Amino acid sequence: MDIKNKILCVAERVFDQEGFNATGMGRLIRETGLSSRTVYKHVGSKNALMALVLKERQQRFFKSMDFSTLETLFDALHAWSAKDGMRGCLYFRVGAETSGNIPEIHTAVEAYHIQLVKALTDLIHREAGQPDELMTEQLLVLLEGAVTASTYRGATAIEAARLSARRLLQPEAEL
Amino acid sequence: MDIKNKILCVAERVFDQEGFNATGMGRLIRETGLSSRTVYKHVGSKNALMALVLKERQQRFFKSMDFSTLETLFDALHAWSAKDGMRGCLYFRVGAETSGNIPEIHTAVEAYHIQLVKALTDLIHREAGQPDELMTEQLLVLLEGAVTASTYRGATAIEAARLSARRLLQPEAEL
DNA sequence: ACAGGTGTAAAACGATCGTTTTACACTGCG
DNA sequence: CGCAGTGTAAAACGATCGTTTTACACCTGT
Repeated sequence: MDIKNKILCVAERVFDQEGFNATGMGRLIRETGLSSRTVYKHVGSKNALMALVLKERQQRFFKSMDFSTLETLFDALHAWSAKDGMRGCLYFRVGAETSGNIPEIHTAVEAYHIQLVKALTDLIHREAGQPDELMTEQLLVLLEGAVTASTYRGATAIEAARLSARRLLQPEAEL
Repeated sequence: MDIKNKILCVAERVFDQEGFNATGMGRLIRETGLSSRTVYKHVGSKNALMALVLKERQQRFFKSMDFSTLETLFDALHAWSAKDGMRGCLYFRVGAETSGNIPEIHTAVEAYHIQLVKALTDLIHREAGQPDELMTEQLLVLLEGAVTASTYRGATAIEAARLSARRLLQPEAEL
């Protein structure tokens, strides 16, 4: 079980840093220090490995994010980005690189999106006192924007998103 | 000159639909109907072709976007997304796929970002009556978020971003 | 008519891809 | 002891990658 985890760990790091298609299995084999035979015995194939990485990361991500309130959410996002580096959403990236052609990967990306939308829906429900689809969508846009923009604007983008998100909960002042 | 444009046109479409690394030169050669020799004579190399696509697209993008006001901007973004399809920002994607390792591509991505930030800075200056870095950053986040989120939420994400952007210009109502 | 440029068709280049195979060593368990 | 399982090391698989080359056909202008 430790071997599989080592493969997943190295693969996630290299996939994230270099891109999925740009990363050959040879690189992962070299960097894990394992033989190709062992790697393939444990993860099956590159596509399966990619899907495994996405699934494992999803669990870790949602364990790390604190969806209690808007503030805790942006705190957690800030911390995650600082530790993980800011290279944009891995799920969007793998989706773009594979364009939905690999079923196991497409499924993993979809699962992540579903859980994300659900977490935000619940958060908004809690903070606004009632469900609000528009507000949820706006928060989703702010999160995706913060993650994407932070790749070239830095953590500033996350704080800008946080400020915008605060406004979401304030009632509209009509003229 | 027409040949080069045909190559650029096909390349942009396939790169966008399938991803950069997932697209081989063979596919582009087949789909342009040209010989490999002609293709390489006109564009030099795959990396050079990618950079050319990005540069040409940048001109077309900023010609198509109307940065006059927030509303015209989101109208234009909506129209662009409807016509082009919603697969996320090509500049972010190429940056992630190449991780900044190819100078000509990294330069093209940077140039796009610079022009984008400048356009938004000017727009905010105009609409708010004075420069506002925070507001610019917030609008940038909304745009990036709209483009990214629309890949799996559809045009709804763009309209949600539009509504958030409107609020940016409204003065804060303090308690 | 001939030279130069521009195109095609197709083979070939070495490199690298994902994956499988062969051969061998070590371990723990019956 | 012996056998099954799990690991390494390294070669080999066919496919495909980006790119170059060879050979040939077609214009165009002096």
